[in-house]
Amino acid sequence: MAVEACSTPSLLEDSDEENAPLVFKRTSSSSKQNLSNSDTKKLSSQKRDGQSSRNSSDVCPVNGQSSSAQTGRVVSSAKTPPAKSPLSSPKAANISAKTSLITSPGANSKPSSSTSATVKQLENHKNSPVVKLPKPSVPAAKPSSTPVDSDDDKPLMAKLPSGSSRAIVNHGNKDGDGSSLVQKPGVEEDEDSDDEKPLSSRYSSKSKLVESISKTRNPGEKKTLPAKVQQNGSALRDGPVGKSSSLSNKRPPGEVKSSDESAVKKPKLSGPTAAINKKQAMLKAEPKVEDNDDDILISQTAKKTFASASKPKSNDDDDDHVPITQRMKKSTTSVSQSSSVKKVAKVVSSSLKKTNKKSKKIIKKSKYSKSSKVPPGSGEGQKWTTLVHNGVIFPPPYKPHGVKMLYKGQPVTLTPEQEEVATMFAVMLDTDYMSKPQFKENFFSDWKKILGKNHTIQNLENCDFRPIYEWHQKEKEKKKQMTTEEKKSLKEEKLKQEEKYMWAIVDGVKEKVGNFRVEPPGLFRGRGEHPKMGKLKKRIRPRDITINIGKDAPIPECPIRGERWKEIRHDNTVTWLAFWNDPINPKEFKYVFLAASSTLKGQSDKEKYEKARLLKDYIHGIRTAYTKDFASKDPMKKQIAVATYLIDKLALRAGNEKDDDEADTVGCCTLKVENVEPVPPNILKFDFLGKDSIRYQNEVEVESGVFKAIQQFRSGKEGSEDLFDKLDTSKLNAHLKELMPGLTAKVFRTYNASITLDDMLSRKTNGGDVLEKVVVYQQANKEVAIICNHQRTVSKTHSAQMSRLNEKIEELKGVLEELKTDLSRAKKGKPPLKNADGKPKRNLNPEALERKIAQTNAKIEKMERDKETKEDLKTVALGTSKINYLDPRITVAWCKRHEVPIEKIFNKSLLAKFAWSMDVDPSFRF
DNA sequence: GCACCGACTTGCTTGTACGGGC
DNA sequence: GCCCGTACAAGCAAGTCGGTGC
Repeated sequence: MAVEACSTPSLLEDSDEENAPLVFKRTSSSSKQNLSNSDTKKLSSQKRDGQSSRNSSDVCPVNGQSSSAQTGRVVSSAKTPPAKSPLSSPKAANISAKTSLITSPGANSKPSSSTSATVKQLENHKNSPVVKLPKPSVPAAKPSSTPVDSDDDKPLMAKLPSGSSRAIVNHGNKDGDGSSLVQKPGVEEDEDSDDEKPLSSRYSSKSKLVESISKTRNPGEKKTLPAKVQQNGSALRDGPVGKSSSLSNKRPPGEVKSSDESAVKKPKLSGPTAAINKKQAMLKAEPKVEDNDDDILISQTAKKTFASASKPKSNDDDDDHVPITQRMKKSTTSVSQSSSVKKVAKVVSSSLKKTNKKSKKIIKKSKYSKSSKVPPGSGEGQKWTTLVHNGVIFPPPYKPHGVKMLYKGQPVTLTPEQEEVATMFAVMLDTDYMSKPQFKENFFSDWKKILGKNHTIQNLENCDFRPIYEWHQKEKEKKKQMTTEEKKSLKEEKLKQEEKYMWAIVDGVKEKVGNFRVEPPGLFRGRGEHPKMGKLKKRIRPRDITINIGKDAPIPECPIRGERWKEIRHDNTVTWLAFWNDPINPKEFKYVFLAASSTLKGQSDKEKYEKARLLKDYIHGIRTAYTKDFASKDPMKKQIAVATYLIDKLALRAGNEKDDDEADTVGCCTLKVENVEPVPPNILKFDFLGKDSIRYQNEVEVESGVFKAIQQFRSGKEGSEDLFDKLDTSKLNAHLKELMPGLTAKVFRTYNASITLDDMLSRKTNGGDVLEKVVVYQQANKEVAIICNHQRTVSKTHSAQMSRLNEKIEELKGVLEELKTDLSRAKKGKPPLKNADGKPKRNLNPEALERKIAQTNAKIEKMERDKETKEDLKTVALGTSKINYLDPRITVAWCKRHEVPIEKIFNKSLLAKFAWSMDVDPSFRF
């Protein structure tokens, strides 16, 4: 049923609900109501308008809700907990989704632009290069949930056989000393053979990390790990702040404006329709039928369009692409697997039941619940119908401490404003930024503006900030020394203050807000050699902030007396609740969004993974197409082909152009000649700074066509010139969209990460207890992290930890020697020698001593393994891929199949973020 | 076709809570 | 109870990419 009304303006008093964000999620049943992503796509064209008409009549009108609607009660829905029984739900979801579609009011009432655009897109699609591909990428109606390992379903990187050339030899090395070892190529393969190899094997054989991990079971082999390197020689520039935003021409603060009137946000004529067109196009181009919970109805048009371009591929064909051994394995395991699936689902669901129970309990208490309205974002670019929130919370005003810094050895009195900025600098005395001249220069330049022209302080060199630094250290220590009770009460107090800002009510559903705290003033900590590092991030005030809220929702009270918001908007085509201009780069914005666990974010996440999954059906054709174009006479085509190859194979980012006032980093399209060195016969050495100035260092054997092309792209150019001079991200993405609707460069990263996880989990999970299975998962996770070059800095205590481990191992080895001596004496009937203190030891019999020796040996082995793992992982960040690239349904389904409690893999935050994936069928494969 | 804007996702670092070992 | 290590969450910087206007 529809939500009768939206929540009260003074929302969110239920303190007992605060710590249980999960219960507010749209869960199994509501996600069914929301439709699985593919359902959503499938239904999009029919649904959208029907939904909007429903919105306008039955529920709260779009942008026109009555006040009563917003102040009324939120009706409980049949929302079920996230971790609902997995076996029954998916089908039910489809049924309910389809049913709701059928019953929802009708046909597209606004066909003209969107339909024609769709048709156009499909026509384009028809004419796209894919059509001409000799090889099909689209299996005829292959059920994706079937665990059949078609090779095209695997990441290209993983396709290289052990010892073949496609190795990632080395990743970023933060220490800069990572010696690159080239994996010796095996026999060079043609592109087809490449396509037909198990993808993940490429990495597993190459990745040192994975090698080393597997070595934990084969001690003795050597491995190293990638590390980050701090480098970069970008010009130090403090470029002019960008053009003032058009926002500067906005109406005065506090003025209320509807989205239509917004001066900044132009009426999004193209937005909504484009969104629909995109979805419709995707829908129509959907080349396959799936039989899992994410069933997709195939548009016959699209099938024809795409299939005509592709050689029909039967299921047998798929199997032909699978090594015989794997096929045999498949057939022998399928029976046991299917029987185990039921059992597993039961077990896992019981592990999930805990969460369910809790959720249900809270749901019962909650007055907020899921509505049965159409999902947000399913309207014409519309993301929500009603939105209520309390705005943002500001950091407390600065409290002067009065500690005097020294200038030329003399104490200096500063005004509170001057002192505040001095303190920002002083507290950073023990950071690496102090060794960066750019940081200090920028800081001083901004501080000087506050000090004034004629201030005593004229240069930074004569400043001594240590008194303030020491004061700060003492404050930190005091805080540390507080009793648990004191800490607890402070925390509670803070929570009390922040409580009302923590939640928003979106379409009647209580959702967590992500970053409701306004960023405090400070010094900009740009990464790498950022030209603006050290600049002052001024304090943000209400007059800087634009609030976005439902038309009939009460406008949040400005928390600072006497001030008012810059602007109030009612734009339901966006998801942000507030924004302000970035003080460092005023043409950019800082947004306040809902939390990752919110329905809106979850839905968008799901769409992302569905798009990546769709790529699986196109990847063969795309690879065939770009391989063909390595030799194209059209330079642009050739560059696109090579760039796509690198993005696909090395999971490189697209690489947008950057301004001079940003750190000098690159991605694929912005690679410079000096970043790629060809080493005959066909090795490419990559060395560049990528996102966040993380170094990407790698040596890869590439196909000869790529190698020759790169040589050609480099010829006659300086090191600092663009490798791909005919290319930028928009051209590349425009081309990719011709190959698959909605395809962009970043989809390859998601695809390759997820397919690698799926493939590795399926290949490497061979029984064992839960702990062993978790290790398999972590290995797969690590492999993906390496593919994506996710790094972290070595912890400050790493070497101390390693030394400690070494000491313990040595100690245990000493114990072992003693035990051996005792054993030998015991066997001769002699008593043990005295211990180190000269005291006599217990006289044990030989059997007991042998047991002790075995135990000690096991301890030593475990510590050695821990040591190796710690060393291996010191620069690898595992979290990023889990949060952003790995389709959670792979994980959830694997957990269900293998009786692994999901909590072993996902922490509380991830469980909340991925609530939408919890009812996936155990047979789900990416 | 390009520069710019706007909205979002991705990704590393940091601070802190928590739990185990001594 | 303290110390240490780990895991987690928060914070915010830095990407991607679609859209718009000229």
